[in-house]
Amino acid sequence: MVKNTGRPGYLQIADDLRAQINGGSLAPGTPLPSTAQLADRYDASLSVVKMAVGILRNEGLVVGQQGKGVFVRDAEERPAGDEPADLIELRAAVRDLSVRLAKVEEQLATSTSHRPGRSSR
Amino acid sequence: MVKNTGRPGYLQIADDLRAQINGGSLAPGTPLPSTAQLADRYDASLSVVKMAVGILRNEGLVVGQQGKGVFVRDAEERPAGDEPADLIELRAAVRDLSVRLAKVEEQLATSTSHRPGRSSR
DNA sequence: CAAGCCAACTAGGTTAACTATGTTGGTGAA
DNA sequence: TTCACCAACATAGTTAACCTAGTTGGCTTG
Repeated sequence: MVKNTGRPGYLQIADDLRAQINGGSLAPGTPLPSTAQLADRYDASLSVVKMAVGILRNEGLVVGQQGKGVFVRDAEERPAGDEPADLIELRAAVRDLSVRLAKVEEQLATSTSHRPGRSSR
Repeated sequence: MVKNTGRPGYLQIADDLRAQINGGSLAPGTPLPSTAQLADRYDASLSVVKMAVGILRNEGLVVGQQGKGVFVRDAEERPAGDEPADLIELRAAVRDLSVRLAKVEEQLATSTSHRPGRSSR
């Protein structure tokens, strides 16, 4: 894979994954193959795969969940195609901060009355 | 630079540069400081600076010319353009969230010095 | 003087290694 | 059975090191 057409590998991989998502080959809610699997499939290093996934993440097409995987977002909740990248970034930041804040707040709330950590398995 | 607010450094740098561009501090046609200079200014590695510039390049705010530099594009020829009131609101929200999160995180760090679970790492 | 070379810059791409952190499943002890 | 621990795997971020390739300016040489 990653033909030698001048177009950098991380863009080729991002293009391919984007096409699979838009083409329905990778349905919303399903996880992408892991970084290592993608690196193996495209015969690329982990770094370029991470860069490719980072692009899709930046575009809002996928969301990464640490420890679990990278999941394709529903078409409705992902940003419109012509939306400024600015907005995408900001929305991502808000989403990220909200999630983290909720986590920390919950931890704070439970740690005062209960034992923290490992709440759900 | 690159405060420890949880937001990754390459996004902080990208945010800062984007603000400078949108704020007119970096006028269209003018080159950004070189990668090395930015790395020095933000006290970050070359890699994170390259990632930050890569984001702006991806957004179309700047264009890189190999061997010369990275130049701010004219406002007309770059995507997006007019900022809806949405954007201002989002920016304020992000700032607010960042401050609140930093506070809570600090409180967590200082109040739980003996947190049980995962002791050995 | 002019041509060519070369050193010193620049952006860009790639790789490997390390750290941090979250998730999951298995194992073994109480 | 239930709980604590742990190993394996996941994303995410960062750093350092190489390599390619374009640009520029100075210096040497014809």
